[in-house]
Amino acid sequence: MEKITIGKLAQMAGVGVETVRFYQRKELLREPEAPGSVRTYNEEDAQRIIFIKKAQELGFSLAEVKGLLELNTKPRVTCGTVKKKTLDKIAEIDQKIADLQKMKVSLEKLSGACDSKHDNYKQYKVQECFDIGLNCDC
Amino acid sequence: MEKITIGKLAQMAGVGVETVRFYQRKELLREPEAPGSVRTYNEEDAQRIIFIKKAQELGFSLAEVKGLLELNTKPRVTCGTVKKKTLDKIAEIDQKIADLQKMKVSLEKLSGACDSKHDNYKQYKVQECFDIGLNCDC
DNA sequence: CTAACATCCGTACCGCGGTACGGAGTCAAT
DNA sequence: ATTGACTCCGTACCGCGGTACGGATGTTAG
Repeated sequence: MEKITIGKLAQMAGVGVETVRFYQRKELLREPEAPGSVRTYNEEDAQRIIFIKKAQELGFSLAEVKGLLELNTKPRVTCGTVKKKTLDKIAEIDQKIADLQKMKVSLEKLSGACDSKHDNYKQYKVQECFDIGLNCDC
Repeated sequence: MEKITIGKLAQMAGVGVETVRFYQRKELLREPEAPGSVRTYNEEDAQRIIFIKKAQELGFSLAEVKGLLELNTKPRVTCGTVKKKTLDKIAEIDQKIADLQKMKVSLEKLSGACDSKHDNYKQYKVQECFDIGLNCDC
């Protein structure tokens, strides 16, 4: 079990050393205490960074990621509050999944249009998947 | 059928006028020609902006959104090429959906832990949903 | 012990995605 | 024909999420 320094940690998580330090400044990641010395990390720190990167790719800002990570770790917050916030986040995620599925259906239509012999795929509008009644106020 | 000016367009799409102009500079949105006068837009333009905003929320950069919108609209690109790129994008979307589902499962576990009488929900790590064999190289 | 290399820490800078501003032109209503 | 609201266009600036730099200190291999 070798010591995990910041360089090793960054490598494990697939980010740069400067990014690790940046996340610490933003309080997204703990700073292991090691006064006047080199700090050592653990696998959970790496896992946390990986979570941050994944969540970012899914459209969450760092502030939102922080909220996700702190859902149940802030002191003096009741179980009920945690549960409510968690259910809200789940609803957000469901919305993202639904939107991604709409995009997917749209792209599948385009893919299908490519198969047809009519060469009409140039007319297809990928964007139309979010066609939400624009007529309502114009 | 009233004329849609840039202000009306922005309102329809839920963005600011400056954002519309910014998207035009980035060639994400056409600039309707109207030499020495005020330009008029249509509902497809609004739809396009809405697509851009949605795709952004789903973790796509403006460059990626541009790629999505241009999948089948560039001249001199064969049907086969379009199809291949489209299938690649569908795979990307599937990956995002899978990751979101992992996050969702993790949050559902946290929600469940809140229900138990043991008050052990404080120990739960939301981040563990992406626990991908870190042991492999350390 | 010392050379080589990593960490620590502060500060400066960068690209992305807008946002603000200001002066000139356009347009519709009075 | 003037007023007021909107558009056009260029340029400057902003917050976010890093990235780069550089000098001091710590660590380790020979």
